[in-house]
Amino acid sequence: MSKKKNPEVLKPLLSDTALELVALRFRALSEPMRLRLLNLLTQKEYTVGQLVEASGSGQANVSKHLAVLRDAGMVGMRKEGLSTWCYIADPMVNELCEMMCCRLREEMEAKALAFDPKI
Amino acid sequence: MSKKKNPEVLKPLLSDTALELVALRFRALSEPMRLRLLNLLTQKEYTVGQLVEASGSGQANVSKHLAVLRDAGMVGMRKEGLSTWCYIADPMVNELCEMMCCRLREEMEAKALAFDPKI
DNA sequence: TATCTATATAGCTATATAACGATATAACAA
DNA sequence: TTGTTATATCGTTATATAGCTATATAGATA
Repeated sequence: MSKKKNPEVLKPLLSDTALELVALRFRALSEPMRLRLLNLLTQKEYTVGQLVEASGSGQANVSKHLAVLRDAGMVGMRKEGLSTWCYIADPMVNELCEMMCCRLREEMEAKALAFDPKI
Repeated sequence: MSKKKNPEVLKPLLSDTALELVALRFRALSEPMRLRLLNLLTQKEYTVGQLVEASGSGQANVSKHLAVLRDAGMVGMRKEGLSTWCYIADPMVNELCEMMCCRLREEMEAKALAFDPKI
């Protein structure tokens, strides 16, 4: 129970495998085009074709990015006739992006204040 | 006020600039070696040299990865004599990684259950 | 001064991948 | 069957970057 006996009780570290899996997930969120697709999908379900139009990117590109997001478990797809409807499969994705956006907004506002002569 | 009048009130989308900044932040978290350094820094402060030893990577590599994390506002550095002490500058980083790890653990356990004949 | 030590940076190679065009597949219609 | 539409995949090119070695810089010490 003595803290003096063992002053360095360190938190256990993640394994190499865990680090790689986590990195892979964050990697899926590290491209503006994929974030744009996720951002669109927070509004409503879209077909792949609608995402192509809304994102302004090429069809092949959107398809490939959607495959990355699907493989990362972030986007789900459901076929309906010729079309494939896409949707956010993991609400954590929205949370992560919200957190990041809030933090960036805070930082930007703090930096803006540094240029404000009145404060 | 009528919902019938405008059935499609969609959430506003993020700007291109915002998407790029968010992507850049997630990109900083998308490499196993950088996650390893962050993971170590959740234990305690480390000097760059200690991180080189603890991470098992080369000195130049660790230095470069630390620069990426510093530029992303995730790691802070403080010089003390010849050494540079590194620390987590933004606790949100820990939250993000915790969330991702929890989610991955859930998914892995769910998949493991699928192979369990007893349930 | 000269020299050691801790860290950063430059230059290089190999690999990953974003974006594009062309083609393939799959579901529906005629 | 043939044709059309929606999506996926292939092949290519260009760019980014992880990791390495060698070198540079900056602070401490003699």
